[in-house]
Amino acid sequence: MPEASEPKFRRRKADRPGEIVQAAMAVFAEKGFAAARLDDIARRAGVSKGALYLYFETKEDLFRAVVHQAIAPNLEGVWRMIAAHPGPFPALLRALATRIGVVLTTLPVGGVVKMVIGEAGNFPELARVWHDDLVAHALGALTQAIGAAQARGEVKPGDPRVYALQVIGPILLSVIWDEVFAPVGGAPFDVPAVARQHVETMIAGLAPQKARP
Amino acid sequence: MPEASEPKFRRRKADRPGEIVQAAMAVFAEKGFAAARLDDIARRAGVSKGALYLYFETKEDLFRAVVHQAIAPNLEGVWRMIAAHPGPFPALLRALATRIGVVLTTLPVGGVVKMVIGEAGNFPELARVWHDDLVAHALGALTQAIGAAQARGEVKPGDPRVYALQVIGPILLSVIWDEVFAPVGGAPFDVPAVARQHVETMIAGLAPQKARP
Amino acid sequence: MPEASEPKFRRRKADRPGEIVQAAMAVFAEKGFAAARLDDIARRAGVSKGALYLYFETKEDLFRAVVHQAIAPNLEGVWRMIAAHPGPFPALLRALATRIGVVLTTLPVGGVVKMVIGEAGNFPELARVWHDDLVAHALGALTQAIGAAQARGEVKPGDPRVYALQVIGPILLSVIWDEVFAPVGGAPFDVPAVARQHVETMIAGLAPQKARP
Amino acid sequence: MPEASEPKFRRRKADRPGEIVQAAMAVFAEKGFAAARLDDIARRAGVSKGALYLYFETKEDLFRAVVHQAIAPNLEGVWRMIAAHPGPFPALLRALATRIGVVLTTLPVGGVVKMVIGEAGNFPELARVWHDDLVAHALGALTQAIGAAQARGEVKPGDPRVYALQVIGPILLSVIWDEVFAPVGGAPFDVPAVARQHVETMIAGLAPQKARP
DNA sequence: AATGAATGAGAGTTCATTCAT
DNA sequence: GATGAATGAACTCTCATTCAT
Repeated sequence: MPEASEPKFRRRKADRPGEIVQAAMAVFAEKGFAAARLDDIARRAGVSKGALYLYFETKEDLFRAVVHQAIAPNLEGVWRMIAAHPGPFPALLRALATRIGVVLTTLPVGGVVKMVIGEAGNFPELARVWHDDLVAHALGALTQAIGAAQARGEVKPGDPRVYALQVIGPILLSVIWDEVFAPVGGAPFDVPAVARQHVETMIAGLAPQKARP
Repeated sequence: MPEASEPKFRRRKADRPGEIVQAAMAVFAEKGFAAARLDDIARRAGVSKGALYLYFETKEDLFRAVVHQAIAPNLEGVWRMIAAHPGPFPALLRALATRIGVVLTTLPVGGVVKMVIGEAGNFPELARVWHDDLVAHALGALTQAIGAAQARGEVKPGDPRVYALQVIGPILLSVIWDEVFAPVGGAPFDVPAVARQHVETMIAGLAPQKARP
Repeated sequence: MPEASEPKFRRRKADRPGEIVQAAMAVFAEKGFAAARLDDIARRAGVSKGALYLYFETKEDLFRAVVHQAIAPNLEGVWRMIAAHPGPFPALLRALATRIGVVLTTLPVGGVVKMVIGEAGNFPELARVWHDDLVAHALGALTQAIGAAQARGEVKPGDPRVYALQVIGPILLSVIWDEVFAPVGGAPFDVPAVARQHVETMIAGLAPQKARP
Repeated sequence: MPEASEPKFRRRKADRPGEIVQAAMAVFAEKGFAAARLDDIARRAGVSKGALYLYFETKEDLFRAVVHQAIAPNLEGVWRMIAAHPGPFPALLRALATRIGVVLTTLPVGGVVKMVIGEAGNFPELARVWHDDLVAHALGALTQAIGAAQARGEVKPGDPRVYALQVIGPILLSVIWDEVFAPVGGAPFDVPAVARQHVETMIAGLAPQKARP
């Protein structure tokens, strides 16, 4: 599409790599790494298969780019919020529940989780990226927040890292459930509702023991 | 194995199909369905590739056999225990935590979970088997137990199916974590410890509100 | 089945090889050489696959045996009849038409023809057997009979070998048609009726020209 | 082809699918459907095995293309000529004999016939294509022409469809003979000569009975 | 003599990657 | 830069043949 009237120094296509990464995320999320076909990604990005190799050396390289460019930024917001949250512990958890609802509309979280879990074994390199760049940070931030709340006496004793896992687990599981079983007839979960109910349960469960006369 | 000259054919009276299913479970758990190569399964089972087809029609058929013969029996025990448990709710949860520790030593649960999640989208047929034959039953049993406890006033109001998910989520997530991130340097979780702490948290969190003067 | 009471010097099974050859003919006729599976032949013969190798070295060897033992004897009768026929030419052709009807009930002629034609290119060795041992003889006998009839003034001039081919062609083609196209909805031919009509046509067509004033 | 260094990829502007179909026809004609290896077809077409799948979905699809693109057009001419022929019946048959001679130089008829006959049983789908798209038409056209000739009193009574078969049978058989037995030492037939002699025989044999005083 | 479980070479098919254009 | 036709290695599955029993 040679647009004659355009000045020469302007790019014809603003962000080819970015478009490819978006398309790739969608396909990886849907099929997983191994089953994703570069043909599909190229078609969805509106480029030729060969064009992919102008920007990415291999399929794995493209996958890495998806993780770094399309997923990481969206998730970083979450744990930065956690780290920055000033207020009392229950408020943090409730804010977290809300925030997660937002992320769910931005990202195909289910697909992403599926692809992380499903392909971790076959591509340890990728699992490392996930862990080091994203997940460890997120869990660490929440762990620290819980530790701080314990120090303030807002949360009862116990391993804070495990508590962090307890907070996240059911929400993540409901996302996975919807992704895996809803398409084959499983009754789906309303993820935000799960998040809300779970957060309240955790707030109650983590409250320090009242002195019981 | 003091044999003179490595016989080309070894015929063991032992349960060939069973051995193949075990080998297949291991490889599927490690690689996922798509990435698992029949060659690997055969080698691990100590037979030739062709021999697999004496017992299983296709790769998918073999996968089904793994689910039905190697996995289902181990899990059925869990939800049968749940359904049969007579006692008060906290005791049930604590028993569940214990039981799960047992299953974890019997089955490569992490790998199994990985393969369910990772391949569900590409093989809906298999996801259906998982849901209908195993997971729905387990979740249903726990949901019912929680509902009953609510009726007895032992558990506070709320969606019992979501509560069931909340009980399971963190435990499952810790298993997944160990599977996915431990091999690449992530600090592992002690799954039974997670189960114990989480169960206590849930017992506290689900307890009916005390009358507050 | 060790029949204890039988005298030792009697064979338990009278004619294993013969039974195998019969089964093989049926399967080869149905599927052709390449598509015929030894498994099917063994099953139909009521023996194990391994047993085939006690009597025949290879699949090709078994095929050869089918040609020699099951097919050749049945066809020899035909051309021996031709050679021996004393009477006038029309009577010979009419007798031939009748005889062919008999062979059709004895042998899966369609299947046999199919397998000769279909596999000749891939197994020249077998084509040679067919030609040398069977077909050349049959065509030769008919050619000679026609030549003799020409000498007696009963048949008009022309290449007698071609005349022989003309006699056989339509009958064979009707057999082939029924084999190939009847199963997929083609209107079948009544082979004996074809033979009768064709023989009459040939008798008329081969009659010497009447003196035309 | 004086090329410097054998380029790995050759891109010819020429009609790749057409070349592949031609190569496939040759190999199918020589080996039959089942025994034809895609490797051979690819090699003969000068492409890689994978390239076949750029144009044809499966081996069977490729076979269909051979029938429709390479064979059908050549044969359609024949029966269209039959249907269009205006003149008296003997002239039609003589024209037919001539036309067949032409087709024989265009198409590997023998190989084609071999592959139809040999594989019909195993691939009914293909037999159906043959029957519906080609053979039934041809036989039908000839049948109709003969029926019309009977109505005009040029051909004696009798089943016209069988007469049509009688016309074709020997010619086809001579082709088959040359294909099957000539390579192993059988004396070949001169197909056009067979056609000429047979046509004359049929003209005489089908002539209405003269009033015999 | 007879079995049938087991083998292993080779088939059709798929797809990440390459390269002439 | 961009294309997409072409490659070739790897996969699942088949089956004639073998051999411990």
